[in-house]
Amino acid sequence: MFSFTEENYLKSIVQLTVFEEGVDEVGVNRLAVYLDVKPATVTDMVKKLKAKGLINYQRYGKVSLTEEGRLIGLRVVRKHRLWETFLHDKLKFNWDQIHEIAEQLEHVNSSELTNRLDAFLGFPEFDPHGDAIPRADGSITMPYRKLLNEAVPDQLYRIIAVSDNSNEFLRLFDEMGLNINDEVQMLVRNDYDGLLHILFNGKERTISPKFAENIYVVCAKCGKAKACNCN
Amino acid sequence: MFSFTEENYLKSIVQLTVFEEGVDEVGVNRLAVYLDVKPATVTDMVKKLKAKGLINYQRYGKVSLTEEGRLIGLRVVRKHRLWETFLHDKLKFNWDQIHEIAEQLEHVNSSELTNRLDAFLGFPEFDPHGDAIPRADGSITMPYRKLLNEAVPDQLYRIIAVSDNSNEFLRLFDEMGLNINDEVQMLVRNDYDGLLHILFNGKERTISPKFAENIYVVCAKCGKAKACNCN
DNA sequence: TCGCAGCGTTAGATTGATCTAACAAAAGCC
DNA sequence: GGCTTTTGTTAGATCAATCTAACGCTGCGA
Repeated sequence: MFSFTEENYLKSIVQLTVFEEGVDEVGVNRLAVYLDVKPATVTDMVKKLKAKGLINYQRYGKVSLTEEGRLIGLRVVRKHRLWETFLHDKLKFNWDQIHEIAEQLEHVNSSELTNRLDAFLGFPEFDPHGDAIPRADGSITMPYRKLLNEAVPDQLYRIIAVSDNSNEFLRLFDEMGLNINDEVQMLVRNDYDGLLHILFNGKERTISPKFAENIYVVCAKCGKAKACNCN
Repeated sequence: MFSFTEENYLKSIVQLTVFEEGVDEVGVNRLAVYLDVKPATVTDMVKKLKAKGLINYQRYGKVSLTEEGRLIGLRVVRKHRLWETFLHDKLKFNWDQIHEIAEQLEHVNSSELTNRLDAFLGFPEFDPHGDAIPRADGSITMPYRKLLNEAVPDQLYRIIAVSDNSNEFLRLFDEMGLNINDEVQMLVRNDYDGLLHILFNGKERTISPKFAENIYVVCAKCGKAKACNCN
């Protein structure tokens, strides 16, 4: 149906719009960096995808998904996250090993397979990194969340996801003793260098803003990310 | 490491030598038919694989595997058969649906994944079609077997494998009520057109030689394929 | 033993995905 | 508003895998 490469472009656009940035269009350079290819390559590919009716685009403009492109991209993300869940839950891989393998598995083409895998895993809603798994019809439950970096002092949060899937980040996360669903409290933010002092599992730790901005949290009491009236 | 395509060539050579024909070399045309490409394409690829030290070959000669090529090809077959087992045993696919999906899964590159999958499945020795699954070190248990087509009258056989993975064959096999491990007896072979009359599960059926030559059997009593002294 | 059918090769073209280098447009800044 | 930086495009090349068409070997059978 669609090539390995085309699928990767659509998946990346989904990731950069629907998921990461909360906007609905993305520039050619941003895409090139994300896909680790040169901008010239993206320009070519983007013309091809437009010709196929999968994206909206015009010379020197930004790229956004058409309805069809969005569905295909979401389907790849769905497969990726289901396979990650399989690798983690069934094959007992550490969560810092699963991303690269899922990059390959996500391109296996068989909706029957995807749906049976989904059932085999018990229709999970979130993958091991806490990210929402799109459903077969392309719908997603986007949890209302904020970055730990944006936490306000004294409020109690619950970690629900991480946004960096690199081995380095995930290993550091593990080594600190953190886990998805842990409760964490931000004590003080250092205005000079942005370091955060946090409290979790009775331990007090100092973390960098770079680390904190890859951790998603919700209010531990009401589950909402917005400043709430819980405390 | 090796491209999708290179892996497919090596896998096919393994299949046509180690498994199907019991010889150790294969011609360019035979390979071209098997891979569904033109002979000219095979000639090119074969030069490339020779340059990489994966096969033995010279102009106008036949192709055979080097030790390294054999290992890589067997690794692909191993992955294919493990995935088929997964699809059948865990995801409950019918055995006529699994081949095409496994064709895609077999190219996922991660020995860690392959070995964990192997363990998850309980280290199976045979896939759902009854074919031996090569082990991680490249060793294989080749069962001593013969084709149902070559069965002698009155002896009792046990079906251990099939050699045609096409949907048409497998569906017919199912519809007749046959199963791997069923016991079957050849009653009469019609000398004129080769039709076979067989008996299994108390049913008597007439089958074509084309059908019978895709079914592997062993002696039901001693497990050996050779004419034995059991009866 | 010789000719021809079948097997295998070569040359040249195509397609998809990528690159580099040079250029063009848009955005940002004073 | 004009200069500079950032962003994006174009042209032309490369590489892998494939094709077609034409040609070169080889071995079997008469």
